[in-house]
Amino acid sequence: MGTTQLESVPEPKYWHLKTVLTEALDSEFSVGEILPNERDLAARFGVARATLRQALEQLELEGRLQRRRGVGTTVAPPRVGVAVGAEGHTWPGATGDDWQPTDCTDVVPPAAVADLLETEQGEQVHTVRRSRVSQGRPVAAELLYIPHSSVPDLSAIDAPSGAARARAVLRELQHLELEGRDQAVELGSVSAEDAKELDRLPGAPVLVVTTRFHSGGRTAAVSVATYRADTCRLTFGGDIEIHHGPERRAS
Amino acid sequence: MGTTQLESVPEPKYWHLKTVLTEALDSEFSVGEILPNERDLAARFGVARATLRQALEQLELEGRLQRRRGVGTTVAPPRVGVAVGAEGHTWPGATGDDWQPTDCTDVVPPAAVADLLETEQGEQVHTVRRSRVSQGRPVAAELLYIPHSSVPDLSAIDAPSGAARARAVLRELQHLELEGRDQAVELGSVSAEDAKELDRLPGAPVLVVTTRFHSGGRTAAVSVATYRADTCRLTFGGDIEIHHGPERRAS
DNA sequence: CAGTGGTCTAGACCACTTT
DNA sequence: AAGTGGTCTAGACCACTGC
Repeated sequence: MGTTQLESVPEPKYWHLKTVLTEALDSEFSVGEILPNERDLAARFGVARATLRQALEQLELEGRLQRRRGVGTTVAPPRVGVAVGAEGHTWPGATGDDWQPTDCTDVVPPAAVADLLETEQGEQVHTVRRSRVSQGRPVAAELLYIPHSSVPDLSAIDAPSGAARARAVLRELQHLELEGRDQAVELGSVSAEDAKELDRLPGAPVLVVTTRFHSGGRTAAVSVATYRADTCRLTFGGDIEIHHGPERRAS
Repeated sequence: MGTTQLESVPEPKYWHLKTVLTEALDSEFSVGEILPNERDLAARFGVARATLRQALEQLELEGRLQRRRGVGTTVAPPRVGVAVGAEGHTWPGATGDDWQPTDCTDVVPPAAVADLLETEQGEQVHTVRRSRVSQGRPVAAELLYIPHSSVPDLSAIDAPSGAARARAVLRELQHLELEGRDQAVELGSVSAEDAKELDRLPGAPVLVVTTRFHSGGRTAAVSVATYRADTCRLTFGGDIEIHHGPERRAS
């Protein structure tokens, strides 16, 4: 029994590394600054590169770092607050929202969406693609599902697809009376498609916001919006300003 | 130019693996079923274990798998919807919420929280720890910050700490008039403390919900709640039921 | 072209749960 | 004790960005 148990539960190296790096970021680095490359950092801390990367990955997940292939690792700015639940009760495409429609096609929705829309299996619906830009950066990509029955007066002379048709569909939507809205937020990983639009590699973590729009006692539209989890903080019902890091507090 | 460019952008092995596994989960496995162990799976797909793990990690992130050390990898049930913004305008601790207070102490809050509370630097506030259980599983851990000025009539005869004092502080809170609430959601990784409570390893992804409670023109309390990102879908303003996987749709 | 982060390998050992 | 997932290593090559 002579042995002294200094650490009954030794913490993993990458966890300790993360702590050290966090403190260094708080005290010795400023936003936008470039860190030493991974091979140098690993050597400096005496660990394998894979171990260092495990720590960097977590810090990127927490929005503290930004890594870009071929460029390097930089200190990320504080997350942007993005209003998600506070725009009042308006349809997507109402004047003043900061979404930009890019395309419109007809597809058979995935089963999960068809359930929400209560459409028949195999029934086609309109899909409108939109992208959202905040402070000059792309923050979200959205896919809107709108049953044909929600926009019955869509003019035949409108373009069959593309941004022009997207605007036409959204314009028709405004004629309905919006009765309410449900929202849900969950974690996901970005699809190959959305990855390009969001300037991230496929698989990067995103916050998926599913919104159901109610009108006339049924679901008139469903929106699936994916927000960059590294750079965004979703705000509901107001604007909360949060900073992390002790140095940022006004004296 | 006789060469045929079949794949100008070859997709990573782990990404392809993830696709294959997703399809297998949808068609050949049912909830709770145990997958073969990682070494066997890696051998079966002809990849290194680390590569297989990269695919499993993503699937766990998306809530499709659950991995437990010493046990194995199982197919996860669909995420549970957890109401976050729909309980109406009530204080934490109001009768009927499914949070359970566990402890109460006085601390100097972190700078980010002190900013929200508009307390002086170094000023102590009450902290109430609570945990939330949904369908028999721990889903969230919360730390409530309540300035002394928000509960001025806290009786001196109440316990100085512990669950009893937590209940006393929350009871006093109900006397204030709640004027509004702000919320924000962002991605984080679970602290060592919360990890135990949520039955996850430190660093696991969580959804951090920061709520600010307004009363008398100021911020009367701040809640920082961390929800398990793998098992939770946060709902705002209603109940959306979402399923993934084609086989789950009712015929 | 050099330098960066991203992917992948084949091993080793550790912490944990179950038998 | 056996079997699982978690951590770690030392190396290799690839994809991308800039000069």
